[in-house]
Amino acid sequence: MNKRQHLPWDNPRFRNWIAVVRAEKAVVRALTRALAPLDLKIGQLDVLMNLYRHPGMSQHDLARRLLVGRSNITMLLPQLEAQGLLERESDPKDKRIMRLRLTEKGEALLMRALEIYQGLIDKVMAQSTPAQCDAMGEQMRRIVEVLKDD
Amino acid sequence: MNKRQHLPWDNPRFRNWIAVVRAEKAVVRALTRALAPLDLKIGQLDVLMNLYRHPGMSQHDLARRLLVGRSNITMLLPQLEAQGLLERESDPKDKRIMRLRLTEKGEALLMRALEIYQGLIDKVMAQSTPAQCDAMGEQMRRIVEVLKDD
DNA sequence: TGTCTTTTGTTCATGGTTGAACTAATATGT
DNA sequence: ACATATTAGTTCAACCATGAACAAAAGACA
Repeated sequence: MNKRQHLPWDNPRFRNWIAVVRAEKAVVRALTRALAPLDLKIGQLDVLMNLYRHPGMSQHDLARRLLVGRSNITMLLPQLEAQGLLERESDPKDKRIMRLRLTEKGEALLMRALEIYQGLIDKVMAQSTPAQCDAMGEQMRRIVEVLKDD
Repeated sequence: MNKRQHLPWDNPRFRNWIAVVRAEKAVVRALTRALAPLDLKIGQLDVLMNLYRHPGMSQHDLARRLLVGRSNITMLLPQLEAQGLLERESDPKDKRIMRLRLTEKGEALLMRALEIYQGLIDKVMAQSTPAQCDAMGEQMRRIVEVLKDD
C-alpha cells in the first residue's frame, strides 16, 4: 500500500485537470486586465452577457446561471444600475420578482467588452484546430452534466 | 457592419471556452464541499501540493506558481503553520527568503485530500477517453504558454 | 378562508484576495 | 566602497463573495 506509487501527479486525468485550472486562471487574469480600461469587472460582464441573451431574467435565475449566490447579485446590480447599464422593474404578476434588462448604454458597453473577450479567446485558442476545440467543449459540457445534481 | 452577425455566441471558440469556465467553476464548487470535512480550503490544498513537489520553496516562488499575490501567501501560511502542517525557516544564504516544507502531519493531510481530489477528477473525467483527456491537457498547456508573458 | 410552506430578494457579519506602501536584505554599477 | 536598484516578505485598507437570518409575496392544501 505504498501511496507513492499512485500519486495523483502520475495520473494523466489529474495532471490534465490541473492544466485546465491553470489555463482558466491565466485567462481570467488576462481578461481582468483587458477589461480594466472599460471599468468593467468579469462578474459584471457575466451579468451583462446573460441579460443580453435572456432579457427580463429574474435575479434568482441570474444567480443560478452564474453559479453565484443570490446576495452576490444583490450587491452587484446597484453599481450597474447606477451606471445606467441596466434597468430593474418589478414583475406585475409576481411582486417578488425583479425583471432585469439592459439599457442601450449597457448593450453598447457589452459589445465593446465582447470584442475584447473574443479577441483574447481567439488568441488563446489559435493553436488548436476547430475539431480539437469542439472536442474540448464537449468534454467540458459533460463535466458540468455529471456535477449538475451537486 | 451589423454586429449581430458576429456575436461571440456564434463563435465555436467562444462557446467552448465558456464551457471551460463553467466546468471549472462546477468542479471548484464540488471540491470545496468535498474538502470541507478535512477543514481544508482549496487555496490551502494548492499550497500543500506545491510544497510536497518542491520542498524548500520560497514564498515568492510559491505565489508565482499559484498565480496569486505574495501577500496572499503571507496571509495563508500562518494558519497552516499554526495547524502544524508546514514549517518555515529562514535561508542561511539569503536571509530574505523563507524556505517552506511540509511536516509529517501536513503530508498525511495532503494524502487524504489528494484521494478526495483524485476521486472527484476521476468521476468527472470518466466520460472521456484517455486520448481526449490528453488532447485537452495539451491544449490547456498551450494556452498557459501563450499567456505566459502576460 | 386560514395556516403553513416555498420562493424572491435584501441585510449583515465573516473571511478571502488584492495591490500599494513599507522594511530589510542583497545585487549592481561606478 | 558606496550609492542605487532590485528582491522577499509584511502590513494594511479596500474590495468581493458567501451564507445565514430575515421580510415580503405567492403557493399549497386542509
